[in-house]
Amino acid sequence: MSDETQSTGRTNEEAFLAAYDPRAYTPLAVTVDVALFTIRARALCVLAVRRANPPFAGHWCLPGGFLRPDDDGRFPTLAQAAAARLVAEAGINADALEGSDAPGVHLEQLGSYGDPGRDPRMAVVSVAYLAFAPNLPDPTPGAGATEAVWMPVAQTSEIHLAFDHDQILADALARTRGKLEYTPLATAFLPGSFTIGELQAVYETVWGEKLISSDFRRKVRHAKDFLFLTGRTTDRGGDRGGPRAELFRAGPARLLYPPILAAANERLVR
Amino acid sequence: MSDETQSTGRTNEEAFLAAYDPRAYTPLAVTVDVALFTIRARALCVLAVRRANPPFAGHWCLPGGFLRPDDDGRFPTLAQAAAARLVAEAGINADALEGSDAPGVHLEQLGSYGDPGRDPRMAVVSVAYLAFAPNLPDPTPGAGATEAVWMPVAQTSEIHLAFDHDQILADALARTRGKLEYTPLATAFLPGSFTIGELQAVYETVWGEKLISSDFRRKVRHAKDFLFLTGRTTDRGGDRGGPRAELFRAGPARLLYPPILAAANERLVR
DNA sequence: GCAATAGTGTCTCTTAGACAGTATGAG
DNA sequence: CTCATACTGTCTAAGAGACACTATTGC
Repeated sequence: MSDETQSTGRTNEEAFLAAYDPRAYTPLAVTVDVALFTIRARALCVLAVRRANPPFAGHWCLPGGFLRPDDDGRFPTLAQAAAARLVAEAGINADALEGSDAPGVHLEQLGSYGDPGRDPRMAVVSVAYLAFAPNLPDPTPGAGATEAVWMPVAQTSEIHLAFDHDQILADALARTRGKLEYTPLATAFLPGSFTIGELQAVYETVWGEKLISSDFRRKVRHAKDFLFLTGRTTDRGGDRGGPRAELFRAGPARLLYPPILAAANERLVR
Repeated sequence: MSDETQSTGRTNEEAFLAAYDPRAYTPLAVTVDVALFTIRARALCVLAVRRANPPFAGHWCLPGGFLRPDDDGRFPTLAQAAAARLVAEAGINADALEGSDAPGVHLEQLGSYGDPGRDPRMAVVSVAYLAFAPNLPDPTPGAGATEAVWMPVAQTSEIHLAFDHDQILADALARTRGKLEYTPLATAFLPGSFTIGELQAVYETVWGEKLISSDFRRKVRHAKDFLFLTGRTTDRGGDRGGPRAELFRAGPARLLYPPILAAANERLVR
């Protein structure tokens, strides 16, 4: 910000700010888009909405919207703008977003996309967020959307998303797959308490790879502060029998050590 | 982008775009800031510039500038805007930025910062980049800056940078420390060929931690596609004697396996 | 009873950490 | 000659992959 300062050169800060006219420069917009993943019927799904309006009317894209001030003229933070998309379209109650430790929704910034021409209207920089949530109800389209669905990611390769949202989705997927290795974020796909079998299903679904259950069990139980025993078990065995499984909850770890590595031959590129 | 579409509701895309007026909305600016690290005199340094103009005139900050169109009205990509800062203020020639494999400069996006009030002029979203370069000449202040220096990061804790650049710098440092573990980016701090001792010095400088040289050597040599032997050695031993060291160059690996882990008791939080 | 799931144990191979030891060569 | 540095080797403990085995329970 040293160079290119849009400055009149005055030395008095207050006088400078009073005289500053932001409208003198070429307009540029910022949007916030969200790739929200959940697991439904053992398939990794992403929240997709169908656009009601041009550009790309009728096309699918990730939920998002322009960053702009509320009625009082105040802008939200980027994370608040992303969270607002989740509340509006995924039926997530705002409470779950607050306590980052609660078994609610995980939300993190993915990156920004600003290639010229990515939006036909004008120069638009999009700040993309990545979110994980436990199984959620059917989504409701917000304003500007005609439809909202949980779209299996296996299916997204056949559908071209509007803008550069294919790229954002690909980056979000790569980040998600990588983060399961060395962070406890897999638990963000599960409710507050869960079994090791359910946790394994998350890893298998996201990685698209079968894991050996005894080894998986040993790894997650050895990872420091990853899983805490609740002392309770499930009420009944699985659909086709089996013992009742112990219930765990996520521990305070923010980084897994040792990590839960995917098979070396499919090493994930981040 | 489904919701909040700044749309007139027309169904014809061309008519919509022709009628679209971007100036009808509250102005918002985007800046691109860069945290460029290098190693000088065995100290990790970051490029800092002193602001010539308000706001924060006279304060240190990271190099950066507004994202805006060139004379032809075309916006650069975000990465191009970041690269332009490096060319202008760090004396990096543009060639080194092109070939990402060349022993030039590493440039990656760090994240975006958009808290309201972070810039007193108006709403500003900053897209921050992280860059590493081998030892560089003394920097030259670009337009809008009165001074440009390589500032040892140990010293930055005493200096408050303008805007929220303290936060950006802290995030950049954390990312850098973490990435040395599982990517070959340490080589970006070194010229095209280097010794294992020099590579170890990079790790020790960035992590602020002494490493056992025999173990370090084994780890980096076992990491697949990390280091290739050039077949040459240094011209002479160290300042105080010793054999001539083998020279290596960076291999094609983009992810290190196995990773070069820092001591477990200082496990790095990403 | 069958079959699927939960959970334990064990064997082998590889790697990490710690550090001893040898060779080189600038001052 | 001295001593920091380059490089090799060795010992031990721990973890990973593979898989055998027991226990539980819904249908």
